[in-house]
Amino acid sequence: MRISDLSRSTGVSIPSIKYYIREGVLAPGDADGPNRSSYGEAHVARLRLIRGLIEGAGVTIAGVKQIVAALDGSMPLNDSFGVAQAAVPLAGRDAPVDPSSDAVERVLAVTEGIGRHHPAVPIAARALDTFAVVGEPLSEAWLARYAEAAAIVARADFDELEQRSDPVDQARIAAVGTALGDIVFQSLRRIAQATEGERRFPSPPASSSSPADTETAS
Amino acid sequence: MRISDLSRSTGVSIPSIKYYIREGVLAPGDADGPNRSSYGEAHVARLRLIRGLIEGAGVTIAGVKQIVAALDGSMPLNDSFGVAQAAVPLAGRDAPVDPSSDAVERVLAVTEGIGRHHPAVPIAARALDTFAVVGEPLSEAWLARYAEAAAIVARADFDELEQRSDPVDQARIAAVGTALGDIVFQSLRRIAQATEGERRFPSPPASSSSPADTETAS
DNA sequence: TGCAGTAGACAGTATCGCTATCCGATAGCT
DNA sequence: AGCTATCGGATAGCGATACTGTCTACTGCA
Repeated sequence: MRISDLSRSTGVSIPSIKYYIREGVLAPGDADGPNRSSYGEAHVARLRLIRGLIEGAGVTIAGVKQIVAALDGSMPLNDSFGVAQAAVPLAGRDAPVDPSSDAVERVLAVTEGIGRHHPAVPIAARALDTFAVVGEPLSEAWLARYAEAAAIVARADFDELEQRSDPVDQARIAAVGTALGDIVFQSLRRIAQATEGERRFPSPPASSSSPADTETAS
Repeated sequence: MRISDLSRSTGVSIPSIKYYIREGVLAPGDADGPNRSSYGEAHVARLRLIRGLIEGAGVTIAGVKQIVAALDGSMPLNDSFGVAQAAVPLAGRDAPVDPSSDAVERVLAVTEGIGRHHPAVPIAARALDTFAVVGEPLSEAWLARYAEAAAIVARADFDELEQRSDPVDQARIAAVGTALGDIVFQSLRRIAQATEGERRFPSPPASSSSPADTETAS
């Protein structure tokens, strides 16, 4: 399979494919000669993964590089999760502002064990601070329910993981699951918000004001 | 308060403040003269909100513009959620690929009511497709638990909302809560993954391999 | 009177994810 | 053997985003 076939069967342009190879997220083709390479199904699959992560989960090329490195060199399970966690853009990871210690306390109040030292703690705390700045500090109950939901999701992630026996499969699930799980959850949250909103504030028989319709905004 | 004071008390550079004013997300100062304006506490608060949304939640300037418009002109509650939902970058919103009908079915299977027509449905479905492409389709149980967690979060959001009586407060909570709730949840999910991972695969007394440590990757 | 500070306009910068073009080589057809 | 489409590889450019820097004209205050 030549590069043009690879391009045709994945919908990714040839320059983009070359770019991915250059960036090291896609393996070069097997060189049949000085300027003749052939690509296989592995390339098709990898390319689909790359596009899925970039388009579907907003992962950067640098993040994809880390994830595929985790897939290629099989690594301990916990580390796979860790790599994906570091690679997936948790918005706000590099804000320069320190969270208030009060907010950190609130996060730690719903957190146990090793999680207390997780780098996401200050990120969550900073988000709580931003809430407070807007003038509406959030209740403990709200945060506790978020933590409960997060625990459900984390258990689902690990249960899914344990259904696979091959450590390579597990690493893949961990890496990709962290990235795509975020967006699945965000989507379901928005859907649930719409459902719950409709339940609590049934809209008149009218037509034009469902949350869905605002998507048209630029 | 002059622009330099505003800059000093928020940590935002003067050119950035001018930029925000230019982009319409921050009100100009009250003009005392042709080149003399004064700024108040409202400007400080708004600026902190802007930085919080941009740095903390990854919202774009265009998204911030929509959110602050929702805050300034008070609008119906459902629409506030809708605006925030449209403004907050749900990664993968504009991927060109259609989801498989099978994936859409799976999402709809855990969705009810008005949510079935929500624009996030195809986004979630596309994420499921990407999972499948990597070779690891996810179980129904996994998705069902995600949906359960999303419902918990959505109910928490609305409960929080209903604690405020002022519709303006409600709009603010809805808009900001959608944006920042995403990142609070993502953070808590990562923390919960670390906790759950430690519970299921206790690491040896060693030191260097907690998921947290991988954050150092570029 | 002098100068720090201001508003406003506009051009420049850095990063990201491509995309376009050029080059020399060559496979495959005639 | 000759021709041409395509190839790999390299390098430069593009468009969007979020600033940042510079310039100008002006003005309040010491």
